[in-house]
Amino acid sequence: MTEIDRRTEKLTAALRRAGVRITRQRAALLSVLAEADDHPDAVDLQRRAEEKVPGISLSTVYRTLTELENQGVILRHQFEGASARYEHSETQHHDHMIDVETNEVIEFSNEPIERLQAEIAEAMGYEIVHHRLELYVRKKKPLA
Amino acid sequence: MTEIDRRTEKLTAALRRAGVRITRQRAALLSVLAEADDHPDAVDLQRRAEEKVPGISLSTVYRTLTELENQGVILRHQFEGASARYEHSETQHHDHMIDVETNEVIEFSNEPIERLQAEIAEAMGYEIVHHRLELYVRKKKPLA
DNA sequence: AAGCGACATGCGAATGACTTGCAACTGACT
DNA sequence: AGTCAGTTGCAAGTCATTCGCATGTCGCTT
Repeated sequence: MTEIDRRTEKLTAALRRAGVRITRQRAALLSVLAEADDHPDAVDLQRRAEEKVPGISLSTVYRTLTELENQGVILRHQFEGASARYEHSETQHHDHMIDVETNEVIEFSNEPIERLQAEIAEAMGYEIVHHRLELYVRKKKPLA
Repeated sequence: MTEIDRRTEKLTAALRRAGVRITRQRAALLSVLAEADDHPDAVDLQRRAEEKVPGISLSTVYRTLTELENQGVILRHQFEGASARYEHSETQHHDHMIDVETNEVIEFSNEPIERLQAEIAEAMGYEIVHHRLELYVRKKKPLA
């Protein structure tokens, strides 16, 4: 509970920093984002926000998400063949595994891979701005 | 030259295998794909194909690309904030670095990373269907 | 507490990248 | 050469997301 409040605070602060007003609809969206521990898309977020406060348009959801992303407090992921999904950036950096059968998103992180990526870029005279590593997977059938 | 012809053959064979006809427009598109050593998008491909044979619609380009992708002879990449780009799958498996300033695509491959990915999936009870690793990079400024 | 100006909202229209319906063609097998 | 299912181009349709604009409202001022 208090953890979620803290996240909501952080998101709110980010919007204030961006110099925008905290309206009824934005407040609702922020708390929805703070509570989410999955990877909802814009429509999911709208639906959840409307449960708190009726009347939030998709336009507003998108506009606010864009602002939050610019402020770096949420992350937007564009997985294959699906609309963008969002998550607050409170978590540590991680990559994603997507179960191609259920669409479930599983997070993971691996330090050696991160290091190798940096080395590869470095060796070619580049620095990484950001990267994207997605494993599209399927649950292994248990051996009969 | 002969290398490109061989690739064209392979693409043509894939279409035949799919049970479709090799029309004038498809033949043009196939040779364009075989020649390309970059990562053109659908519009680039249409433009290049029209230089060989006038009159190829974008619909046909898309339809044929879809078929080729289904047959596994070309790869489709959806990089951030851009339309899909294609390449023939004659090359060895590789991942991509995208220069965020020039949009240039640089290929690379790294065996240790591949191995680590497989291990991660394995450890969580999954098998990888396919994966995507993209490094969005910027050229390092030479030290003054 | 009413006034105000700037920023926000919601709606519908616009966008961009594809995809699809359909009537007019055309490969390729007979 | 004949046939006809597979193709093509064009226009219209999708889908996710963005934008224009008239109306609404936040939050500071008097």
